[in-house]
Amino acid sequence: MATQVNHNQTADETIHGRGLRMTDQRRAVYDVLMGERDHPTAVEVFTRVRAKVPTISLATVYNCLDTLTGCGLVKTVTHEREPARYCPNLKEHAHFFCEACGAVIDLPLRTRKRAEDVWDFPGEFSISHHEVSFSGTCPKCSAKAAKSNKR
Amino acid sequence: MATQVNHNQTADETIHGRGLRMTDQRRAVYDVLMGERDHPTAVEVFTRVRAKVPTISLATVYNCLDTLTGCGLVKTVTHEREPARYCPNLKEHAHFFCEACGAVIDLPLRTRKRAEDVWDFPGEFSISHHEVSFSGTCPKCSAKAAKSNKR
DNA sequence: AATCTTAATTGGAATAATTCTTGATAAGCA
DNA sequence: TGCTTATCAAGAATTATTCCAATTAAGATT
Repeated sequence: MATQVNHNQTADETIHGRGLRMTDQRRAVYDVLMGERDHPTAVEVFTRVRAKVPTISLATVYNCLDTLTGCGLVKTVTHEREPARYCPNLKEHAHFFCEACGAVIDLPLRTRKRAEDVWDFPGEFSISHHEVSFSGTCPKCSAKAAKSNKR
Repeated sequence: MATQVNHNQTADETIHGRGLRMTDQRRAVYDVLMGERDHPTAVEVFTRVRAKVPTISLATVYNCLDTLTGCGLVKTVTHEREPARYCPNLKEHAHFFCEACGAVIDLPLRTRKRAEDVWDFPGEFSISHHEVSFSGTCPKCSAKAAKSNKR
C-alpha cells in the first residue's frame, strides 16, 4: 500500500489522521530526524533522542520509526547489508553513499522521467515504491584523493 | 573500486585473472546462479548446491558468493531488510519486487540515460555502483487481483 | 476529576542473516 | 614429492531487528 501524505498537514495531524497518538517519544524521534538531516541509523537516532527523553528505549525508537514510516512522514533508506537509515525528505530523490567517509547525500530529481520510459516493464506492473541509490566517492573525498595523488 | 569484467572471458579466466582458484564449490555456486536465473538468497543457493556438492557448507556458499561478486561475475541485490539475493545478469538492469508473490524480476534498460541528466549531483561525484529497485505487484498478481475484484 | 479503554512504552529475550575463527584440506608450483 | 598458500568446514559469535509480557500513559466518557 503506497503511503500518501498531505504536505499541508503537520506531522501531528498526519499521525492523528491515522487514529494514532503523537506521544513525546514519537515527536522526539521525528524532531531528531528533522533537526539534523543526515541519515541516522536507529541506534544513532536512539543516542540523539536520549538527550531529550532520557528514559526512551531502543525498542521504542524502532517502534516510532516504524509508525512514522507507516504514516509516510519518514522514509527508510537501505544500502547493502548496512543497518537501515532514516530520512525525512519526502521529495522524490535518490541517495549517494560515499564509500570513503560514509556520508549519505540526497540527490534531488532534476528531470521528471517516467520509469516506463527508462526501464522495460514486461507486462502490467503496478508500482508502489521505488528506490535509487548510487555509491562511490563524494566531492569532498574525491578532492582529497586528487590532492594526495598529486603529492 | 568498480568491478569490471571482460565479457569475452569465461568465469574461470576471470577468477584466475585475480589470482584465485576455480574450485568445485565456486563453480557449483556459479552454475546454480546461471542455471535458474531467479534471485536466490544464500540459503537457497546452499540447498540447491548441495544436490551437486553435498558436503558444501553454508559458510562456503557465503565465501563463494563473496568472491564471485568481488570478481564482478555476480551482483548482490538488496531489498529492504530482507536477506541478500544474488543475480548473474551483468547487463544494466533494475529489479522489481512483487509484494504479493515475492518474485524478483529483472527490468532491462530501455533508453540509456545518463544519471547526471536525471539526478542533480551537487559537485564532483565519482560513481562506482548504482542500484534501482521498484516494488509493487507483478503482472500475474495484478491480474489475479483484478479477477477477484470483479467477482 | 475519576474511571475506563486502548494504545504505547519498556526491558529483556528471541530471532535471523551474516561474519568470524580455527583447524583441516586441497591446489598449484618448485 | 614436498612446500606454500588458498580454500573449506563446522560451529561460535556478532549484530540488527523483532517479539513478548507487563507497565504506563492518552484520550474519551462519565
